[in-house]
Amino acid sequence: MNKRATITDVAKKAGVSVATVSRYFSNNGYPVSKEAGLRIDYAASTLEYTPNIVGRMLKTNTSLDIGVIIPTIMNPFYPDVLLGIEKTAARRGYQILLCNSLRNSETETRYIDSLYQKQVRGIIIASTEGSEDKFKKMKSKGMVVVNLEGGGNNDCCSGVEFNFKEGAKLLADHLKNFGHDKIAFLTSPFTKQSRRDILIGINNVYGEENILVLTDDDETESEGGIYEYEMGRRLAEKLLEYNNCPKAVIAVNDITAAGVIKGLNEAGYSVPTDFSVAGFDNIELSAMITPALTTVNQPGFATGESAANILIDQIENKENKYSVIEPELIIRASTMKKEENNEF
Amino acid sequence: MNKRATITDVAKKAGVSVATVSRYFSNNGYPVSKEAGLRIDYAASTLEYTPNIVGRMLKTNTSLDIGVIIPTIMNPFYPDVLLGIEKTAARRGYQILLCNSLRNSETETRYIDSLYQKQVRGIIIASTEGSEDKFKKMKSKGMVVVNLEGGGNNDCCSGVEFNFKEGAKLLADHLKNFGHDKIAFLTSPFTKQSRRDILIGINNVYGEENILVLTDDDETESEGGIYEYEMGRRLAEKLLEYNNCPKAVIAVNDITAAGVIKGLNEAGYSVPTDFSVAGFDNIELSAMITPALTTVNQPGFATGESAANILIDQIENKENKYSVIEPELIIRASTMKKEENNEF
DNA sequence: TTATTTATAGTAAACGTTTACTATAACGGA
DNA sequence: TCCGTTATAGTAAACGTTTACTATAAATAA
Repeated sequence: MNKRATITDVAKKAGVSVATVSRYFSNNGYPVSKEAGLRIDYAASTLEYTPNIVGRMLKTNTSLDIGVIIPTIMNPFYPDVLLGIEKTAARRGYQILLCNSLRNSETETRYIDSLYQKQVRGIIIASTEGSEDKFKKMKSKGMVVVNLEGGGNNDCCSGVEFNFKEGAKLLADHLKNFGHDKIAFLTSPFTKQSRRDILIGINNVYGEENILVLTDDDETESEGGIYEYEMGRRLAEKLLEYNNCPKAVIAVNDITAAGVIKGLNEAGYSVPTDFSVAGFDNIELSAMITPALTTVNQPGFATGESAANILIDQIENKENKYSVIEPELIIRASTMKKEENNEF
Repeated sequence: MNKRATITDVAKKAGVSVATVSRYFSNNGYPVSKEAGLRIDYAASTLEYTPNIVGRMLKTNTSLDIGVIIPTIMNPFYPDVLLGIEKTAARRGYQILLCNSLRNSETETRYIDSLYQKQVRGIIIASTEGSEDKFKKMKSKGMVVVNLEGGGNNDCCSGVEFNFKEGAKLLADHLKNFGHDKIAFLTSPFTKQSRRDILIGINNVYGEENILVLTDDDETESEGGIYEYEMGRRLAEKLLEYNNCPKAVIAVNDITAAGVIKGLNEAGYSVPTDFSVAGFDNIELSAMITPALTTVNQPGFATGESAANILIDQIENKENKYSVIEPELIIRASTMKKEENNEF
């Protein structure tokens, strides 16, 4: 393993100056003669030369990496987002540095600092709540930040936001049209705006008096995975403790909904015959369980694309933008018309 | 947003030389007096100085990034792996550049080249088959590569490999002990060593004459997600076309197994009463479907940890290693003793 | 014709670090 | 006492690029 060839080596071999070689490879419009180009090409390929991006970065004060900070890639919503980000980043010449904050504020800060030191120009972040100060600080240091969980309401950064209220409204309307006059909302605690928004959306259709809200007590909030599934089971048990409980339930997300169905089944009830249950997110799981889940599609890929485009636009010419992603109702098999004779 | 402070600014403000500041921040053992340290600290914090990693990289020819190339993060096995990699990378001071190759060889090559230009010292890769040449080339250029899909059998790189044969054997033994004397293996085409290994493992227990192997014709091989689920459904239909078909089935992975169960259900059969079906991987989904899947645990997180440690060890002192991850049988509800009276 | 632009190329100074040298003072051991 | 060590610090030359200048010839415009 011999040393890498540098621009100087190529210049020597091709019999031109380093400036010419540099111009040739960073095709920035400065003209290089056909003749010189050929010689450089030949020299470069025999030397296996390829530009050292670090040298370029130092000189030009640019970076082709963008940071992506998410709570955890285990949350099945994020792989989609990440793929969306990566696809558009790649198209525009960027690559992503992935950071899982695990919703731990210190970890998040450590990652932000590290990215800053690495001269990253922009970050896409799905942050813990109340990080506006951090965002402001980053901005004051010249970084551009795109907030994956909104940001339109504060002036600290651009963002892409999913319209949870409208999504919840779609679901609520659907259930109401099916004859369900009361509804239950089963959720983890209201520590995130998205959850509050879903409740608002349901409220808009049902009115507070017709909603039974059940939250999980377990304070160890853990994101994604089996935890939320178990929470769904627990919440289903809780629901059944109410006599004459609502026969329609909206769960805060698909995994929780899967748990709810499981809990209901275990208690001897069947979905959708006895209970209609709907989820939120439309992760792949939702089509794989029985019955397949009625849910709201939250398009992760599009979210990622949008975020990456906003970010890179700003890195490249400082135009600010904000985008909101609209929901779509996905009707599958877990919801059905309320039959009076199914009352128990 | 004013310009970032550099080491020179700090040196001036603290009244010391840049060398001293450099020594202070890259605590490499070179002594700096208490007195100077204090002055530097003060200067640095008022100037909000933080070392520019790019400058350091250029001078020291190091990188604190490692590349991770996987087929797609949508495959639910990889989030685990990624988290394992990231955790140990972070602990050892590294960060990861994520690349989804989508099992496209050109994309893969493009990513490798890009990482090389960014002076990344090592790559963890779950590659398309037959990339040994690529690996060798990378190695000859001084990169270290850890193959997530083995690599012990070829001399091109270190790797971490999952013991698929043993996993399949565990599953086969389990089913055999339950009285199933014939078995079906439902899989995507044998284009990956892991699939061939699973078959070998089953063979070791059942012998070829007692195995019915069904592969999917659909040539559009797509990884993870709903595709494999649908494949499972198709394969279940196919299985039912055989009269007196095996009542025990091993699917190539959990998602496929979920599809198989669905297909069987749709045809009016029940799992595990009529058919025992087992999966492979132990992704979270496997505990969330009904019946919960009997499967083989393939510990993604540990795989990631191991890969990252091997990689960084090699980056830092060139010691070569190879590690194999052992399977564990997870018995849940989708398999049961074969009851003769359940014959149909 | 002359003046102006365009195409092309080289020189050398950055960009923000690290580190090999060199230097000095203080200290400990003989 | 002298000498070898150790602690501490500064100077300046890299690391691999890009680019502002400067320069020249050729092409075009007037």
